Amino acid sequence: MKQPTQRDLQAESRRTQLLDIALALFAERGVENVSIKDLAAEADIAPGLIYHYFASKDDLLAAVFQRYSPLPEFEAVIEQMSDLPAREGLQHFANGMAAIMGQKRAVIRLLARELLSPRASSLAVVVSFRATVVARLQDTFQRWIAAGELKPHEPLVTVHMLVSSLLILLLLEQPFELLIPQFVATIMDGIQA
Amino acid sequence: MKQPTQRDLQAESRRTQLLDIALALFAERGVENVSIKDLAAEADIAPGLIYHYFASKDDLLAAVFQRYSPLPEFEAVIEQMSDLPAREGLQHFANGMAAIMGQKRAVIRLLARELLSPRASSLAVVVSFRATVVARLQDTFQRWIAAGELKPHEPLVTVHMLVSSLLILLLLEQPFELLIPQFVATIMDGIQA
Amino acid sequence: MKQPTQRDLQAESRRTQLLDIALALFAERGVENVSIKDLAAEADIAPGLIYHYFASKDDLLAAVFQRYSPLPEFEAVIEQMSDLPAREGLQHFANGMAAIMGQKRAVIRLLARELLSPRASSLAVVVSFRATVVARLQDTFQRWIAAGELKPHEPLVTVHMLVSSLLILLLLEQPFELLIPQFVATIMDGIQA
Amino acid sequence: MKQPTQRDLQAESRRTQLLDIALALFAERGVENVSIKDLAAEADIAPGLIYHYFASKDDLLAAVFQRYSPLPEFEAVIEQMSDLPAREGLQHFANGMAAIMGQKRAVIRLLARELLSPRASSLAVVVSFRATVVARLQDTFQRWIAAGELKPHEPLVTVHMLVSSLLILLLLEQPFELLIPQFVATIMDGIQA
DNA sequence: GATGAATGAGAGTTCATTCAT
DNA sequence: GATGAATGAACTCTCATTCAT
Repeated sequence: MKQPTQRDLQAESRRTQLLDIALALFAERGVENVSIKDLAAEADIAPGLIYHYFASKDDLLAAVFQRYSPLPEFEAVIEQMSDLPAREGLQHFANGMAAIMGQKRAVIRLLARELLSPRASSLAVVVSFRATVVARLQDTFQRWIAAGELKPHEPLVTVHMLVSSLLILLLLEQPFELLIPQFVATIMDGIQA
Repeated sequence: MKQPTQRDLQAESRRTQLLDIALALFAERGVENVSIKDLAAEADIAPGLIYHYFASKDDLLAAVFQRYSPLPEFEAVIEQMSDLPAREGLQHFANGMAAIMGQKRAVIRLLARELLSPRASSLAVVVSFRATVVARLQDTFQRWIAAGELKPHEPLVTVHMLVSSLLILLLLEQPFELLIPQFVATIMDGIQA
Repeated sequence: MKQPTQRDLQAESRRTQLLDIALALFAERGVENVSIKDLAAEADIAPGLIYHYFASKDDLLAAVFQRYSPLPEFEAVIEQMSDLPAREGLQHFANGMAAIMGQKRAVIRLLARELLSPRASSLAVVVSFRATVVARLQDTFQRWIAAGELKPHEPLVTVHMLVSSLLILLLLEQPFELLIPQFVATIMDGIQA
Repeated sequence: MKQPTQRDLQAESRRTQLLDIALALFAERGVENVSIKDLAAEADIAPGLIYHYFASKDDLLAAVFQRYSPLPEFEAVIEQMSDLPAREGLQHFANGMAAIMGQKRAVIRLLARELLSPRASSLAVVVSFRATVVARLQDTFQRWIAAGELKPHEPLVTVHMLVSSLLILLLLEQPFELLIPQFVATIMDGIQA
């Protein structure tokens, strides 16, 4: 186990810089509208150097996802919500989502765009992300149903509604903070008079 | 007022053929992953001919939307739902959506993808589509609320939840028929025990 | 020798229309910036019809030159000038040029442009035009020199200076009427104090 | 202040090579008859590489003008002529022109062709070139007139005659050395007996 | 005489990627 | 680690020309 040399440190910082830039540009303009040259120009390096750090553009994208994945945050929120009563838990979840989306707007937009793009499944990271989040949420709902706090129902439905609603707002670049409590209220109580 | 000649018919059928092919390929692979040459090859014609019928690739895309727009169907469904009581109306709407999405899966996917893409608003058709549908739905909800059938609430919330949920399912190429009644039930009654 | 039928007349008028349009557009934008489609659109006919009247775009250009050639006018002016004393003759020539250039601005610009273009000699009309004009002018000058009205000199020099000056003005779309007397005065008297 | 490396030298030489080839082909065949592929083939490189050195074909053309501009030579000649008496000055100018045109035949043809083309003023270099030369020459003539060496007259006339005559000869690919003294003699003394 | 659908080569340009230096 | 010269295929789009109708 050797010490990181000066070079290692520089390399690491360059890698990070590239990931940052890639995240920003990809999210803003869409992956296919950002060329390797654009990235290099933004980083003030030669285009070729990018291939020293990443095997390909796709690989760079995957690395962006890996590095900035909002998964840990999501998992934390889900963890916390599962100890609360249903309504509060749901509220907590929605608030947590809002907070995460606020901080990690760029990756999430990127992730969502990739998730919906036709070539989707090519990126393993993207796919596994979705699977993980959905699974964890379903668990929690199941527990609430078992505890009699919620009607017996397919939790996938609720989860899907909530997440879809937020996702679309995010993609359309519209503010979601204000709507979140209303989403939660609707899901809990319905709209029937 | 002259009869369409043989030539006119042939031209019309070629135009239609191109629109069909464009719709199919664009929806399947995404607009930017389909080249003019791909389209020409699929239609078994010379690439240049496409420009005889359409001024540009964007123009072709716009023509696809215009020809296959699901807007009339959506408007019809919304029209019908507004005469029903809330729950049935919502059910009708959801079923109508399911039916339309079943028949017009390809355009809708295409439309949705364009709607969410970073260059979005470049295509007027796409933008006006969203605006129209949302406006019509809001009207109907307002009426239900005024009639005391629904709680006073912001109908945009409900509309957004419902439409987003269906849209995401469509984009992920997942079956939505089964989930629709559950979406409706949740929205009407909530999930609280 | 048969009478021209209705059809012959129509054909002739169409041919003339096409030549007119070609002249106007070619002169204004340059031959290579005018497509067959542009011409057809301007004439309100189908592109293919042009090939019924002319074998190719080059052939059309040649026909334009033939039909609108300013050669007869130039020859007339040269004819007239040769009967006058030198100074008056030159003045007459210059004025004649000005007049012709005023009326036939478009063909002359076109002719000049072709004359100077790299593919020049491909068009026989263009080349023979220049040769003819120069030959006729030289003759006249020779006569004046022989008559002792002008110094012995190479008339090609004077002719070239005069014609080049006018030509360049024409090509640069600048007014030449005002300068013509000064060209003549300079050529006759020089500028030495 | 660093040394040019091997790579820098190679790049510079490639740039030069491309400019040379562009100059030669453009002058010979005309800009619009030379494709990027032609240039690449002549240089024995991939077409894309040209865009590594120049942003566009127009940019390449502009760079050709900048690199090979005969403006410094013209300015030098004009500078020198302005210190001489009129006749000698004019002679010097004409000889200088002949010399420059001999050495820089290709650029000048190119420049002249662009100057006369319908799209002309698109290239700033071209326009400013003409303006500069004309202005400098007018100055000099004004001084000669003021000094009583030349008749009072509009120097633009003389300048235009002289330059047009040479330009047309150049464009027609005809030898001009022999005619130059005669141009000068005519302009100074006229041709009247 | 007239149409316009169809061709197919070729235009300028972009871009992910490689590799000698 | 870093450079940027070099590649070559692919892109959208234009155009003179042909020919069945």
